[in-house]
Amino acid sequence: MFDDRGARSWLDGLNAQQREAATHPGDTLLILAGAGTGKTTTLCARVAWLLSEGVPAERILLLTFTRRAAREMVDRARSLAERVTPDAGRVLGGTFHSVAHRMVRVHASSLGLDAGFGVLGAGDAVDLIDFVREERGRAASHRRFPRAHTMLDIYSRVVNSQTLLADVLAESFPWCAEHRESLAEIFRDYGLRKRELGVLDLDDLLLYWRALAADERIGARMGGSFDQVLVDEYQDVNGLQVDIVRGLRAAHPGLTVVGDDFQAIYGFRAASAGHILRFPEQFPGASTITLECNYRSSAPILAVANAVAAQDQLGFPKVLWTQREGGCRPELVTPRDEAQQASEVCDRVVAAREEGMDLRLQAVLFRAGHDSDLLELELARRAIPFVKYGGLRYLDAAHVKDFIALLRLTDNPADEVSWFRLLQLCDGVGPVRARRVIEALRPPGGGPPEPARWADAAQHIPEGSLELASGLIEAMSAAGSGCAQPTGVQVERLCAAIVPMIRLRYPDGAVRAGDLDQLARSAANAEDVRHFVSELVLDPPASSADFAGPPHLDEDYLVLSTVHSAKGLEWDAVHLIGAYDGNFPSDMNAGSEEGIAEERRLFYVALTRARRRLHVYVPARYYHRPRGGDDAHGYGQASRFLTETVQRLCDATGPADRSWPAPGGVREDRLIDVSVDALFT
DNA sequence: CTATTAGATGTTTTT
DNA sequence: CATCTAATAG
Repeated sequence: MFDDRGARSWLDGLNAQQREAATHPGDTLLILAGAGTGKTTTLCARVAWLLSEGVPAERILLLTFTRRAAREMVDRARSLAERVTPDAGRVLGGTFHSVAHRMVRVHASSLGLDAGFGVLGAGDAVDLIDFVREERGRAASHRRFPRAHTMLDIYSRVVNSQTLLADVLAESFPWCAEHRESLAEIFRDYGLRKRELGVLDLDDLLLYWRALAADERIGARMGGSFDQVLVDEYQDVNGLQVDIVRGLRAAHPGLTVVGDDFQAIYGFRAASAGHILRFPEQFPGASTITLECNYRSSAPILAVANAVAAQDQLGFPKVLWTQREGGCRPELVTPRDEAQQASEVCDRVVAAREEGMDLRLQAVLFRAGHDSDLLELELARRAIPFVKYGGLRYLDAAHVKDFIALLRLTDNPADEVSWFRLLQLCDGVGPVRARRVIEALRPPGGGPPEPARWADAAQHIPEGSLELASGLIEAMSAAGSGCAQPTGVQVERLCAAIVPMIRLRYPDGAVRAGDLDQLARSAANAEDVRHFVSELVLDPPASSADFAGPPHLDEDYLVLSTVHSAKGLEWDAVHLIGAYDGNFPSDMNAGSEEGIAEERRLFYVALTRARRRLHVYVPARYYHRPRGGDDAHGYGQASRFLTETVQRLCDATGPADRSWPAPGGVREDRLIDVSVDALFT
């Protein structure tokens, strides 16, 4: 069928272990792949091998956990597989959530769902749950009542871990335990509301897919439609996802999972490394292959990573090694405070670039999104371009939510939550008037709002904003079901209708309007409006830069990222900032042994992203309120993961003692008064 | 009723 | 910084 050269070329460059894993003939395979050991390469090679063994492309399913990983893996697998078969594009793959979406759509009727159910993104779910709470009356708004975001976190935790609310509260949210009753009611209402609206949230997607997989008839058929299922990042699956995999494989062999228990960092989403550790028991007959040869990092960097990993006794024993010689030892920098930390990072980044290391080959990593606040200011000041991942999420921006509310309404006019949000865009309309309008939109006997009644309802809208509001409704009705226009045109029209309101509402309205234009343009090849929203929610742009137009996409930029978002990626130089105890490990997780262990794994993930240079920063003094007027600060201890053993493997750099300190590097605790007001009395 | 302001407050990580 | 509250002005 193919000549021998082409046929096995995907095995080129694999080492013995990788090759064994790629071509393992057994049905059930666990590949334990340490950081940087060529995990993705191996998995892709296995796909190619399976195809060459005659498995049809459309009978292979690739599952991952994050979008970034999914994209990379599916792309690589397909391009590699193209050497084997022209059908490679038919290999099915994506995140658990996106595949769940497809599966649930196919079987919607068996689940009592409308085939065109909508999908609620994280932000939408927060809005809905908040809406439900408001509806229950403000009585629940005692002080200390959890915020909408927190409520959703709790809910999600309950669903994903399949644990009783009371236990989840006691274990993970003790400060909310007193509100168990109210929360339970709100959560029940929330579920009811979702049914009424015909929407599923992200957790539901998994829940429904699991139900399908567990069903005797449907599950068997679904499992039977795949000869091979491959799961990446298996250390990050939770109980629901394990159930799905088991359901799919109940009657059909053909399962490969890849992962590294040392890199399990999604405990907060009810994931547990226990699943990968117990894989051999759960799937009897499974073979295990371990990859330990690291191709990414220099030996001194690996030594530090191994030393951190050795602090944890649990897990599969694994020590990374490399054949590469030389390389510099990691650097441990102890700046005076966070301001100096920022300038130290900039200094090193710039110096490395002058030595020829592009900015894109360097990254700054941190525990939490706001850890980079000061650094971002400093980078901007020095005109060093950067892109931040894991920071502000696109779908959280108010104007994007507004637009999505409009899109949802064109598809489903009964969606009260969207009405509520959209109406308040009008000048002079707050929560009260918005509710009145919604009531006026209902048919006499009660029921969901109907846009056809707008003429009546409009009297509740103040004169000044009536015109724009009516334009919006018009555009909405025109685009509604049965509209012959292509989706792209519909969405652009809706966008044009909402843009003037956005401009009026927000001080930086022009920027936001531009944002929406970009967004609307990306609807050009969407199937329909509903589809467009679902896709957007399941696969939103990672950073606003993805949309803000690639003005600097070709240019060189530094990457700023949370450690979570950095998983699976690598850079020549890595700067890990804020490595002081309380921040990393985070105080919030420092309470339990397992919490600390997870933070340690996260720390390990951060270290193992580096190829050639690794810099770890421990500011001696940090401010509790980064920009607060007060001087609340603490004196930081180095992260407990930087044990003496670890520190001995690093080169230490104290606070720089330059004759000319960096601008802003010197800061007194009091402000020097330069006011001239006294002159004008 | 809504808009505006001032002041307090917030426990991270992602699909 | 962003979001929420309370108090006040329009």
